Amino acid sequence: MKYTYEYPRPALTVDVVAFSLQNQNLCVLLVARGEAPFAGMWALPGGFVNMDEDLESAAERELEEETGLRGAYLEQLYTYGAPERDPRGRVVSVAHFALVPSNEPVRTAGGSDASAAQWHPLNELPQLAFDHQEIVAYALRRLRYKLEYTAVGFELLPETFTLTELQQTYEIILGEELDKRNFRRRILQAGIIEATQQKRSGEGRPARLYRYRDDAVAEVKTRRLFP
Amino acid sequence: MKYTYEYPRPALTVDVVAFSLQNQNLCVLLVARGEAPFAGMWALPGGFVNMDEDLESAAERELEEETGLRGAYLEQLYTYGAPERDPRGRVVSVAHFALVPSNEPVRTAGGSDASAAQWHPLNELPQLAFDHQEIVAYALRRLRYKLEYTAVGFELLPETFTLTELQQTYEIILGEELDKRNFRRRILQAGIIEATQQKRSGEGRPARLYRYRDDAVAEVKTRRLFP
DNA sequence: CCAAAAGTGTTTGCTCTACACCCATGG
DNA sequence: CCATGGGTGTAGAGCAAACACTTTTGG
Repeated sequence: MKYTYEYPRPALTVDVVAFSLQNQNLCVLLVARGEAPFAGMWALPGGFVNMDEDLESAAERELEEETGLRGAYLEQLYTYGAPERDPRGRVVSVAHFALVPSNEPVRTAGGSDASAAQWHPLNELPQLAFDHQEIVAYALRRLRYKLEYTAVGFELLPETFTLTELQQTYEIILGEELDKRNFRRRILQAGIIEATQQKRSGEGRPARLYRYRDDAVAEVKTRRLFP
Repeated sequence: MKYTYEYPRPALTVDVVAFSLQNQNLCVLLVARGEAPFAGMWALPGGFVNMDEDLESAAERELEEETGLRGAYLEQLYTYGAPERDPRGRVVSVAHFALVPSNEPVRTAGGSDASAAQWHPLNELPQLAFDHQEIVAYALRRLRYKLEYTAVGFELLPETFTLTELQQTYEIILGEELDKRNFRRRILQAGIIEATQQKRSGEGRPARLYRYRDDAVAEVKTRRLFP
């Protein structure tokens, strides 16, 4: 490894794929691009990494600057570095994915950096700038995958929730229906949520509210089937 | 997103955690550092990304330059970007992990870039430069994890191998013994290897040689247990 | 013929799945 | 009292785990 100064450097950015449930739809947060290239198209929130900040902090900061969101669940996804992915020159982007509770308010009037942020249902996404389509597709695969063996689904719900709401969350993301009794039995057996004393009244019988136990182990040990 | 030129840029490197089995030990390939910082310590092979090359190509190239290895299985792992991880300044590194068949010869007399490459058993690793200890630990977790639900283990063996060799590979990496009959039944049922007509003679009864079927689906669909 | 490693089935227990009815509340 | 969603148990099938002896070769 030689000294760093001798080499030209790619620009380094972070992008964030933020998921949330809005009106029973799985949505991604997009911002409208104000400038070329891809002016007027939608893109993932993101921007340059500062010299003194962590990658995850950069992703957090960009998400907040462009959408007002704070404290969302955030995780590094993959780093995209194809030489031609940005027409302005070499830009390498560390993509993250974020999960936002559905009751979280998003500032859809833009902040300093972008014109406007908006939730877009996954099944009617517009064309996206750069390679962002590919990044979203990968983030979705990872979300589905993660949902099957970790407790990450709770990050999309408010602090307390009913079992039916939780089941609907899983159903929407996985795109298939689940059996109510099996769902409840297994999620309770896993010991990652606990009942509160409260109930929520609506139409019909009131439902008990549950809360995520943050002392729970997030990774559910998956049975090995290969060998 | 503004124009790229306005911002100072971190340096961008790739590092490679290359695993191989050597004398029944799971090993990592390390190079001895010639210069400060961390002169004389061991480090992961790696180096700067060129402006016109893919991240994965950069990892491949660095691995070849420093060790002579070509065509190994290679996959992006995680991007490390803590501001203080390199004392020379801000360096962000895209870590990869690689799997090298045990019969592959490594040029342990150094090439252009590094002084010497050597396999080091995982259970007696020396102190490593930078945050490379952490990177190796994460790569190992990922390798074990991947082994349980994908066919990636074959990448550590020569083109043909016996079932006993394959089982030993799994046992070494997972760090536990497996039942011979169950192992064979399952790996054959999975349909990812096929018998050849050859046998290998040694002490005792000759063993049939198998080969990886590259038309096989690499991901074994894991049964969901959550929910 | 002996040592060394290869190869081969069955039984038992557990976990997943499918499935239908009663309960509590609000209007 | 009726409509609405909440909550609960069981039987059958399929999969995983445990386990010991026979076969083939080389010396």
